[in-house]
Amino acid sequence: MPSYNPRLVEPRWQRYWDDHRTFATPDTSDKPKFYILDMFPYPSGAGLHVGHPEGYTATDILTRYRRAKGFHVLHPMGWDAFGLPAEQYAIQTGTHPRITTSKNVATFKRQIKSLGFSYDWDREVDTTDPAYVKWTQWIFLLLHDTWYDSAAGKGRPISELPNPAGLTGDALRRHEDAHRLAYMAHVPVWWCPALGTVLANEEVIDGKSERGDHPCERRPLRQWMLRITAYADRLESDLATLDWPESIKTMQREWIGRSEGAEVDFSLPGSASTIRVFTTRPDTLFGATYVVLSPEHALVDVVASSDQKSAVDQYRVAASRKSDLERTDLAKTKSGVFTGGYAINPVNGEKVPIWIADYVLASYGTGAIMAVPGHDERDFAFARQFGLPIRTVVTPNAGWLKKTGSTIDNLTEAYTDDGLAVNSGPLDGLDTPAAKSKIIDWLEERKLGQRRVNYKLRDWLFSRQRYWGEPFPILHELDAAGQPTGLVRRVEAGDLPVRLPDLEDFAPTGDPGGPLMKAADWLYVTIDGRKYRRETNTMPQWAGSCWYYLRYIDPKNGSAAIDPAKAKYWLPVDLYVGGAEHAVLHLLYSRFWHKVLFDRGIVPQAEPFQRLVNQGLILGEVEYTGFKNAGQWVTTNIKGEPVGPSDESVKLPEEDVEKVGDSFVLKADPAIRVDARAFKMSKSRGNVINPDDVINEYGADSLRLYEMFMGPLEQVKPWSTRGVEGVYRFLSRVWRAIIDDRAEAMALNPAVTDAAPDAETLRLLHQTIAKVTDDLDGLRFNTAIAAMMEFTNHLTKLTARPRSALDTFVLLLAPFAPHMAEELWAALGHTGSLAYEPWPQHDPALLKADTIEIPVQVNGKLRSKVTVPADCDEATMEAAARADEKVQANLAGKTIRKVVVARGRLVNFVVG
RNA sequence: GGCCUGGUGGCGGAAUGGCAGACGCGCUGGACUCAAAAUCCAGUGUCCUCACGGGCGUGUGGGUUCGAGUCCCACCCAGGCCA
Repeated sequence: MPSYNPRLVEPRWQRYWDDHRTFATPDTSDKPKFYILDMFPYPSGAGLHVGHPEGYTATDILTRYRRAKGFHVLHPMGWDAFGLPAEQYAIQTGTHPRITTSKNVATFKRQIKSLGFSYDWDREVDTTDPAYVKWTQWIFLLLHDTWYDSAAGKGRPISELPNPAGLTGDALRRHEDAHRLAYMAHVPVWWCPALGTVLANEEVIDGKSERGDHPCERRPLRQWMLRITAYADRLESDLATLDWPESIKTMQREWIGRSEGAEVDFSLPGSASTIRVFTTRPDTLFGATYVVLSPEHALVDVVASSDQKSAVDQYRVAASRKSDLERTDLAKTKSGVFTGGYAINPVNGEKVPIWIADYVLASYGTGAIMAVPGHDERDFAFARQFGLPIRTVVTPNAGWLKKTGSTIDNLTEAYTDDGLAVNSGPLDGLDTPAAKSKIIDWLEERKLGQRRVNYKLRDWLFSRQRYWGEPFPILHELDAAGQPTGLVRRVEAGDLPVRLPDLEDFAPTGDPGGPLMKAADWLYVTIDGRKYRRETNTMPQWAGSCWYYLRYIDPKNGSAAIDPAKAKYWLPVDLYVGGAEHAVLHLLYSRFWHKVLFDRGIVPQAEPFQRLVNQGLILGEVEYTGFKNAGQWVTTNIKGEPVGPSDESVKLPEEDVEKVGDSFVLKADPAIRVDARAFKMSKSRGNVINPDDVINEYGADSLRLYEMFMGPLEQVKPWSTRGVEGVYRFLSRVWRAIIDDRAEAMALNPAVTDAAPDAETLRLLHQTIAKVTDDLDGLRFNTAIAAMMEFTNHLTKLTARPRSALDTFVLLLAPFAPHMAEELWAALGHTGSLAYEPWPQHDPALLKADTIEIPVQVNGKLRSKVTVPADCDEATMEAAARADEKVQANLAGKTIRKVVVARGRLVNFVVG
């Protein structure tokens, strides 16, 4: 075989690895374990995207590297195969989602295999496989069987739930149901008529569905909820133990939204009820000039006076139509209505008006706030708009007063920073933390309030009204009339999985029960003479992905989700690589389930993913765009937007533009500035790169190498087909350095010799080993590849290429370009795969050169370079520098004030 | 508005506070070829200079330091997240 031909080499080795089960991972080993996990893909109909192989290549390289370093590595792959697109396709075509899904999985698997990743395919999981669904349902039942013991700070079996009132029968069952981590609730949720389903808050953006962009509305419906809020504090505090990017930790912290403050009770004159508010600034209580209830607050009807009733009711209807985002968006003007009622401020007995306003959300805190317009921006805006009093109770600093043109008695905007308390009775003169602490103690003594930690995190809306998801293993009890009693029965573990019924018609019913309502034969069950109706909601796509990393450890276990002994051996995941788009939801949900499993003794540690790395997005090729109006070119501004009207955008070939200053212009008319940028790949833009095409043309090794060479893994970077050609040329050079590309049959290049390498080659080889090893440990794939390129450039210059150096080099290259490496390894006379050959080690003694060239500066400017022995002392370096002609010329006639010598690095003369 | 990332040649990017631009792409010139492709060799930040050499250069403006792409302060721009 003469020249480099990946189309021959790659399938051959892929077959070899399959046939020899090279990457099968036994359950145990004497070696230290290492678990490297990819975020498994949703197998869409569009097939693999070049973004997928980015993370997958990085983890494959590390997997192969760790194996060579003597680790027992778990590296599996699977399919997150439930989800809306397959179901939408079913609605349109009648093709069962199972068929669509298995077809898509087959495509994804073929594509992933064609990249030569060293997954243990015996451990493949598919979230839609009944054998997997069984255990997803089992975990749901475990959540359902768990209550959170706040005192102990952990989840416990429902059988251990205290029953102080001695409840029995249905009353006890209702008591238990109210405490389970999985519970039902009537909650206002996003209902999307077009999709026929309820969506989670995070799946709705600006009132439209994230998938499909359909308008959504708020509706109260019965839903399954998961009590993730019980774990809020642990989900937050355990972040500190994780080796994750700070930015991701920050996002999770913000999502959890922990805030410390106090609950304070405002009494209602002439009523036994009190309004409980949550505030993070109890120190400003003396500045509370009104109280605001969310429109949904239960006490609105109690406090509203008869003459305000109709205005209040009207306002409530209007607010119910708005999303939380619309309600709280700062850019808009505030709205609200006076209820006619008053409340008593507990610290000073003052009577303050009660308003309702939609900027207060029922779901946050207590659904009621005390308004301190002097020190809260939203309250300030509201007070200004409705002419409510503004009182200063925290002294702003002088700088702020000057900047805003305020005085202490007349604020022009809210002062939200800390400061000394004023107009606050006993708090006067205290700084903010001290004032907070003192007033909370005061409130607690009088039972008017208490310290309270509040979270922004809400319980997790866990049900969907769709077909293609896991059925809930839950039966609703029916009474004699066939009506639900509100009590449920759990499907016995032995009867799992509850399988999806086969449906002909997948169309949404518009009924909040979902499409499963149509499965008449499936719907009703009779047990012990009692009739039940199955739960017709299904679980969201997150369910299967919450625990897949556990199933890989024990994928075939028919009697447990995971064998605890195996969990103990493999957990936690040592490295988890995936896109930052899962920074919050998937990772938070997964951590939550894991903690419940931990509390219930299923897994041995509290956190699943020890180290997390996010790969950056790959954008399309850079595009140059010019704009025309009525046939005439229009220039763009610095942001790349056309200045003035334009009716046409024109995609320009690269050769028509050039760079002038900071921007690109038309070569033909440099006065016309054009837009130059790379866009996110999308079907509509037509800039999607298909990995199959790249593999066909350049081979999988080139695709792998290019994606790693583009730049740092975490960074966003634009695709460049020319860049792929570049790494393909590099691989071809490696090939020709070792293989005789003119021979008819496979033969080594005549330059390959059994002689020992010369000193320089040996030094470069060991430098390369050291650099590649260090870069792999630091996930710096791009610079590791650059180092191998440098070594190759040296190799090709040699007329005698020592076989021993080639052997070592091929092992270094193997994790990156495994197919070529195997082929070269065989050509160099080895038998079998190199997958488990030990990783090369560098000899530090060989790294050093005899002499080094060091820069000589005068006043910090480079003036010359001198060559000195590598290990010489400072005095020798200085002497060598002084002896240099150019240095002497630069020093002539000047006084040397100081000489800085950094040993082995540089000499700097400071002259005056 | 807040937080996080980033800003270095024509492009992707490299640089423990110590020779800015490794490596790759592109481009220019040369070799090979009837020719082209492929390949190989040389050059390639910018300005001044025939040259030797020198000036200027890491988004902007300050600062620390013998020395700053790197550290500190302020600002501008882009992307992401939150509001």
